[in-house]
Amino acid sequence: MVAARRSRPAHSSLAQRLGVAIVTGRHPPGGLLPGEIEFAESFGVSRSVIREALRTLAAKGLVESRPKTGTRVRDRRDWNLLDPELLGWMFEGAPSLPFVRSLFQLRLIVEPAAAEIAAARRSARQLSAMGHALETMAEHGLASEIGRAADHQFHALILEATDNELLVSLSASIAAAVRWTTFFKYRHEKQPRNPMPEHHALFEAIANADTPGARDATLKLVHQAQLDTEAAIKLGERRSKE
Amino acid sequence: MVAARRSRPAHSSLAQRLGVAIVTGRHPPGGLLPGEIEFAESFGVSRSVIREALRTLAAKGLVESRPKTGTRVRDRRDWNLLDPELLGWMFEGAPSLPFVRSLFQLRLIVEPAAAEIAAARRSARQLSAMGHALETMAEHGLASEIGRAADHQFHALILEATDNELLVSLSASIAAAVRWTTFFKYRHEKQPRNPMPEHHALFEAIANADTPGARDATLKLVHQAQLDTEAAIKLGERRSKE
DNA sequence: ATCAATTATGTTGTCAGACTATTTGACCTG
DNA sequence: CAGGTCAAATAGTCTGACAACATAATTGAT
Repeated sequence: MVAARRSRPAHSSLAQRLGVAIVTGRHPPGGLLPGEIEFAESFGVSRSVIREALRTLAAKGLVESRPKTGTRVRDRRDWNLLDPELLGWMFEGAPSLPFVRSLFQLRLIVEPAAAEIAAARRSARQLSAMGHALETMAEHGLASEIGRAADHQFHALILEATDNELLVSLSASIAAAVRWTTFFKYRHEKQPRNPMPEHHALFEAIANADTPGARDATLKLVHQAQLDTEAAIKLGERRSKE
Repeated sequence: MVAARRSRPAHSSLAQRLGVAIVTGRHPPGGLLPGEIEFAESFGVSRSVIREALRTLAAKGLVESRPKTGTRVRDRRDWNLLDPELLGWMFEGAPSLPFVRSLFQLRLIVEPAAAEIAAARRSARQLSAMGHALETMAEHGLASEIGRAADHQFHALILEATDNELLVSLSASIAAAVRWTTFFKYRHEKQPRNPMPEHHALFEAIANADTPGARDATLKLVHQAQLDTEAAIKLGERRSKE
């Protein structure tokens, strides 16, 4: 028996397995999945479980089912790439460098603009919460779970201060991916650069309602994260070739 | 009567009904949904149908099911607002002005930046396709279905030219909402301003690889769309009060 | 009396099998 | 050759039962 995951419903873990299998390239787009009965038997589950898993995938744009035809993997451009779960599945495999570049390009577009808005609109309470998160982050460092949580908290607070729920939602999607890149960075490389100076600069700019400063600080911050992450990825690829 | 779609599966239309009911505020966040058996009977369907519909909603972050507790509507910040279907459901009701503002703020952040990238990277083939779409758009106008399709095509081509699949996915999500705002504009107002001059300016900038020009043209274009849309919304609200 | 362990209880989760509806493709028929 | 008809395959739906789980109530020990 395979160490039974901490009691996640079968349809949920199956959805994840199938989702990962699809985004990593097995079951290529346009391809047909096995029929439900056969598929269910191959996983040792009932048809209902398979069907509910497929509903989950269909909701994310990964597959499409029709009578007589079967269930087909949809074209990649129909996928809901900004779905947090889906984004997480992408990083279960080894994400391609182009994809990581796309991700950071999006961050470089969205986050500086968001910081600019946040600098103009943040409330006093939000500001103090940011300060607190920053202290926690400085104290524990990004190598610890607590430090990373504080980092996310800090960035989440900035997005929240924009008072734009679509920006918040977008950031939540990206956060899942960023979490992975951070983990990846610290896994393949000894201590990277200290990120605190940039964070403090960003915080200062937001505190002073300095919108160009906030944009600039975020730009630098994300750009540095990109450099570190890409270096780590290339290092990882080189190692895995041996 | 809206000409009953050609027999969508019951679980699919139910998911839409429930999704709309949730995003429009019935079934408030934190609230508990009826039990599956009771719920199924109230809709005259079997439990499997309800369950599959709920899996669809759960995949979009709208609800969360646990044994004994029941199925609960998740907090609004957990919703996957960038999901195209979900965005469509938001516009089934009357979207609030703040939400529309959030949408345009996001557009004002993403689309100018995307146009800038597209101006630098577009291929000759993509450029000619844009030109063709623009001609079709000019010929038919935004009041016709063909014209609107050409408009979307034009903007989709720009996003595609960025060669960033996350940007493309984001645009696909936004497009559903934009489609509604366009429809709304032309429903409540006689012919608004002619949007072609801005479109041509944008096209010219992309053709000349003029990145600042492309950014600027897009900025103006989206901004004008925002003004027109908000005017139409306010007009609609005033009318509905009578 | 307080807290921990234990036992109820209600809800989602899973299973099995049968039947229906829809779509596609082949096969007739004109 | 065109058109309609028929057959087959698959997802879609239904039913009813039982299992697993999380919460609440209850009991027991200290």
